[in-house]
Amino acid sequence: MQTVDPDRLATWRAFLEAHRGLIDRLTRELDEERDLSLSWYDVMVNLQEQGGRLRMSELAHRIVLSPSGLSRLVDRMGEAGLVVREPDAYDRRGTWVVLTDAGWARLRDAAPVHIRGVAEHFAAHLSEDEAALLRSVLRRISDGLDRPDERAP
Amino acid sequence: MQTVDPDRLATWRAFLEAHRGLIDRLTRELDEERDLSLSWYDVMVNLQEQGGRLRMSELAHRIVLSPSGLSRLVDRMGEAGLVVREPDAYDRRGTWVVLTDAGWARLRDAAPVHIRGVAEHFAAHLSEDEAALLRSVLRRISDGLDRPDERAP
DNA sequence: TAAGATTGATACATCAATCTTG
DNA sequence: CAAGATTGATGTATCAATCTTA
Repeated sequence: MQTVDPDRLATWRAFLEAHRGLIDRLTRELDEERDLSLSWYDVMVNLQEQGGRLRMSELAHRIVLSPSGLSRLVDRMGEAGLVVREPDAYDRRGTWVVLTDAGWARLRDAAPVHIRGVAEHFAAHLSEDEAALLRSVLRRISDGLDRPDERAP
Repeated sequence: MQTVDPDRLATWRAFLEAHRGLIDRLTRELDEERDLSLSWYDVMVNLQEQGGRLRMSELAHRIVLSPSGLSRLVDRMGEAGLVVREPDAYDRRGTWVVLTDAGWARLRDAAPVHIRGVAEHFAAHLSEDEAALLRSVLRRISDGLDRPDERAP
């Protein structure tokens, strides 16, 4: 049977703890200071990066959410006036999610809080070399998950 | 306004992506091979480490779950026969969660799958030096979240 | 038939309110 | 009153089934 040596197990636990702590903190700061959830913020950032519009399926892929999960998320954000749905004129199975003016405004308002949080709670603790190494290790891990010899689906 | 330099932002995104990928994979393998969720596994591991019993409040703290969330989780695991509640004889406000024989058996059955996953998808990608550095960086981040000068609650 | 999206049933999380005991 | 735990209302995720269009 496989094992994990104690140092690497401790590293795994430190990874989980840091992630949990960071997400909790960023979530709380954004909620308290801008009354916005990290999921909503994430949707808006992804839309913004594509000029303000994305297909449902593409957006779901980017934020790593199930199609049904996104459908409901877009419902809620739509009720709040931050996005609207638009049918695709060429492939009528498809639907676009479009950031409204209110959505753009809300994103501009919230971004400084989130960016400050990432700077303060994450980036500030990394030297340039450490950031580079961390990035390389993390990418190796992500790439490994996609490789078929690593017990793929 | 604060900013995050592009390299550190890329590191932050790599961190989120790796975490998401790892959790998804470990969750799926445990579910498919042993029909068990990571939360249930986590509860049982924590109980095991304390000899099979913990107070509700202490367990909630360890797995980082709200008291109400744990109460319901223990309900569901109780229905499945993996744990039972026991009143505390000395402080009658308190309740113990106790791993049943079936719970121990279920944990023994599932552990190899989880350990294999951590070894294969995480630990295998880290040299000893990288593990040490990663651990130190991650702890620095977690510790930072607790320091009062870092925008604490 | 498959792709894109939504809906129904269900699982699981939180906060606020509540109950019991210290 | 405070601490430990549970319950009620609600938010948000998933899978399976379904609907429309390609």
